[in-house]
Amino acid sequence: MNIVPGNKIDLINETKVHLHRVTYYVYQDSDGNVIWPAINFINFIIKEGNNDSTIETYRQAIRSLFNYILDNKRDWMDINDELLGVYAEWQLRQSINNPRWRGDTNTTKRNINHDYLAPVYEFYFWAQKQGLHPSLLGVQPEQGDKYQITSALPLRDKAKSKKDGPKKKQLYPKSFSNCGESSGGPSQKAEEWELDELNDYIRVNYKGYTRASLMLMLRIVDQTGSRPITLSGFAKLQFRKETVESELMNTSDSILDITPIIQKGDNNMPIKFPLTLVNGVVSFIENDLKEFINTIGLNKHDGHLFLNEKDGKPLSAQEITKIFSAITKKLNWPKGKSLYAFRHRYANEQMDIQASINDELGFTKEENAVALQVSQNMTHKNHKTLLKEYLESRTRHGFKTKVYQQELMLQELRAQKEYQNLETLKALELAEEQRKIVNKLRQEIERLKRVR
DNA sequence: AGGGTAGTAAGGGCAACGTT
DNA sequence: AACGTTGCCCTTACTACCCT
Repeated sequence: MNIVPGNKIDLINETKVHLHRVTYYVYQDSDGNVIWPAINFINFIIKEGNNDSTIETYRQAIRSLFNYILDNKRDWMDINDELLGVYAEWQLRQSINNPRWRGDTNTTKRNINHDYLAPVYEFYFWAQKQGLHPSLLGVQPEQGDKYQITSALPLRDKAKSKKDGPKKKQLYPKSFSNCGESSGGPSQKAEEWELDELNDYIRVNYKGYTRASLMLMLRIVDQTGSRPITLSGFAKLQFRKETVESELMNTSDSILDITPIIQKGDNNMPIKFPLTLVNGVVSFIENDLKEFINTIGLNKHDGHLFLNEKDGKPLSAQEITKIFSAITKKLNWPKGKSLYAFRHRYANEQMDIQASINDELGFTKEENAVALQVSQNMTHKNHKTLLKEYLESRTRHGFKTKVYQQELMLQELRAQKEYQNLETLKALELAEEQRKIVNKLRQEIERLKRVR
């Protein structure tokens, strides 16, 4: 078998078919023979109501497995413990030969465990349950027929509780082991000057609604630590003047809780908006968004805050990250450093601020305690309700501290700076347009003079 | 040619599970 | 109880391919 580096083995065809409003994936070999087990298994995974991402992972694994099987001129029922090990090594070579491979074999091994081997075990377990083969997968018996693939998967379903069930190593014995520690490494964090650089770029290169929305998105991420998916979930109604005012009257602090329509996973936690930022959003809605909706037509607007500049449809999380990735690429920022870097920046800043607040109030400065408080602001899930209540009351005290007030003032100053810059540029652009018109008129007058 | 979309590998977060 | 591992999901960066 020869694998040319960078060349993908493509012996299996996957076709997406829509039938009676249901999506099926049809698998065929290069001669056009239909591979029914693959089709039925993926169909089963879809019907189980798995997440789209999970379905994608399983499809990837099935394509890989049958590519291996067809490449070695085997039948799918041939696979046993030994061949499964060979397959794992084969997939490792495939991944390493891929031009996009980043050079970390241990990481690749872990990913193969997660994204290929586990789904393949599940595939053979499913085949066993379907009765496609009598002794395909199971725990090896003391006597009698041996199973081809050793796995405790059949015991998993029988176990009364997950605790009584088989251990992971018994479920997927052929997984790579000793893959090393997960590659920690500090995450990419943006600095203050990088925030300025990005803002400047947007200010100069974009106009109108797009410019205003991009700058607001950046400001929201920087000041609330929102994820892109959170940005895509903000709606105009959440920032209605009356709602904002009554909310602020009731709570008497300078923070407004906004719960986006969409969040990561089944999160249902509010984002904490500082008052200055809320004002920014309200003015964005009243000036830029209103104007933009007028140009695209009100009937097309479904209430979202951030819209596609072309068709007025709500921006998805992926579109948002794509827009910012394109900009940071032009600014020559390193790989992996884009909009998300401002979420990391927020996390780091909050840790410092919270630690100072705790210090001033005489609370513990221990990293764990501070991290817990911050994780609340970052909408990380956390089931320790008692602790949560306790922390919230502490955070309320925190609003009165010097450090917190200073931070608020800083935010306001930053916001004012942004606003001034934008106004200046708008005035310059207007002047430039006026100058062009005057020039044109002057030329026209000259022309008329010559004609006479 | 360039914009849009789907696919792919890497990598990070969360929560449950496991081990010490 | 503290720390390590695993499964699932999500994000990022890139490629391939389609359409216009």
